[in-house]
Amino acid sequence: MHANVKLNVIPITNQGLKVACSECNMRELCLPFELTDNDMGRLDSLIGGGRKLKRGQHLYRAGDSFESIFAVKAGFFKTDVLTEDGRDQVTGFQMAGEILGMDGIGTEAHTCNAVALEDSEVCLIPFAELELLSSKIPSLQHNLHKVMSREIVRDHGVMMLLGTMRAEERLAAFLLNLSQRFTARGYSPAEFHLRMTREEIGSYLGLKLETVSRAFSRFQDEGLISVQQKHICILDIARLKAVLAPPGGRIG
Amino acid sequence: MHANVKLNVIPITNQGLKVACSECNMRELCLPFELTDNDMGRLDSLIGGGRKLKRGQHLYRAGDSFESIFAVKAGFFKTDVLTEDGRDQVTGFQMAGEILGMDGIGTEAHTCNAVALEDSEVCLIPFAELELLSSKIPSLQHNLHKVMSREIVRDHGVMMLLGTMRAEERLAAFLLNLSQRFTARGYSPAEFHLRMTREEIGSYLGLKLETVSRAFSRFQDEGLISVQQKHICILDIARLKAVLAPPGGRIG
DNA sequence: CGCAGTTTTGATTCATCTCAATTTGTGTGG
DNA sequence: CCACACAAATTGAGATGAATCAAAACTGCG
Repeated sequence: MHANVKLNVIPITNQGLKVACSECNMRELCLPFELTDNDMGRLDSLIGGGRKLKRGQHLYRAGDSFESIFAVKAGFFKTDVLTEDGRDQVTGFQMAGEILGMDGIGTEAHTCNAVALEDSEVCLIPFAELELLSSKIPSLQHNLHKVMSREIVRDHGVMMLLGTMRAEERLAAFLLNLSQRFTARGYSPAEFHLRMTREEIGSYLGLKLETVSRAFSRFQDEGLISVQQKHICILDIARLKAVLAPPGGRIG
Repeated sequence: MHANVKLNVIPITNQGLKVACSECNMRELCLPFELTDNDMGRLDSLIGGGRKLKRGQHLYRAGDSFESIFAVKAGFFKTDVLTEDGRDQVTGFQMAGEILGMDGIGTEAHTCNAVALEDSEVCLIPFAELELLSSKIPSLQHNLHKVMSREIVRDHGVMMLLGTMRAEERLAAFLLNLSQRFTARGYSPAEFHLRMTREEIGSYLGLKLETVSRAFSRFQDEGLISVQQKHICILDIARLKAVLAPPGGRIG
């Protein structure tokens, strides 16, 4: 079970490629953040291999029994909540290094759906085993708490967005957030591909898809960005930020 | 420091009343849920006494360094996030048995403000010590994770509310949520006092205070509730629920 | 008892939704 | 490789729900 600790080779499992945390270029953004090599090896040993998903495939669905959390190794996901009466709210978009599935801990069952928006790969982290190991590795325990806490803080940011911002402010905040996360992963801050539809953006931002489309067009007309379907270029990041915090304050 | 473990008397600290978890009638809703008497005693021994707050007093402010989480022993709180440009979003209302402060774990500093909406009392739970103890008590560790996970799920519910619901639906959801939480604490499901202003409700629900007031009036006119300033009576809970999930679906 | 803060209510404006038509893009199979 | 069908995105016109502005009524605190 511990044979692959510190190995530099990448063993193949029946689920897919197994990549050790120590070999993963997302480790600084993920659960193993600042772990010693030895502790990282212990974490590796419980990670149950990877799992590959095709675009459109569900990683889990609301109601599925909760066993594991997932770290996105590559690709792009959305999570959404459905209600009986047909409401659908996208609660987040997740990219490499981000953790999925923590909504399931409290009830032993997932409460939302997670869907791959492009061909993707995740690490499967059995939660009971993670709790056991984190009780032995204080820094791992603390990292887990930090990840969960940051998710709470992120959610507060979304509430702020949904509760107080107008359509163009929401979209600007959304684009700036994506830009910042792509930057943290070594991609261009200014140029990227959206993996989600206008409707999914709209659901996340509490807007209709037409409103999202119009806001994109307005930004383009004003020279803030260029939009070509899903391809986005941020042309004037300063003015895009100013959409959020207009000079002189929001009232003045 | 550990002298009061398992004592049945209630020692006084300089901060306020110290009540053991085992003596607290909120224990079944709080961190000690399903802990053995012995483990509950160990949890007691790290809880740094209580703290009393007058109405309007801050429990913590955004930017305060993070040391502890807090369990509401009595009273009522709101949490809110402020942005530089003057936006203010109430992110939640907390009552007895609920945990405050978990937003601070990820950054070592609180990211929101917590304010007492009436004279209140909290238990102070030093987080570093809680992590240490929870690494020794698996059920405590799991309870902590459950509490954080439920907070994430609650936040998703608020996103759903803000992203997909109309004003009256939001207010109905809000009242039903309060009703359910009061019920869980042994209070009347139908009759209660709001501790927050219309403006705070509005901020939480992403509405202006006038809109909240109008929705209250409409509900009253239709015989769903009776409103007398902050005093609420739910007269027809079934029809109030129907505001959220109209018979025949939202579209039909 | 009076004043400040809170709440209610009304009239009007405005942002976003809705409905509808068109264009563009994508993937599939001949 | 092209054509077709389907999905996604854009754009316009009009409807609507909530915001805004404004004034009055109520409450409770000092």
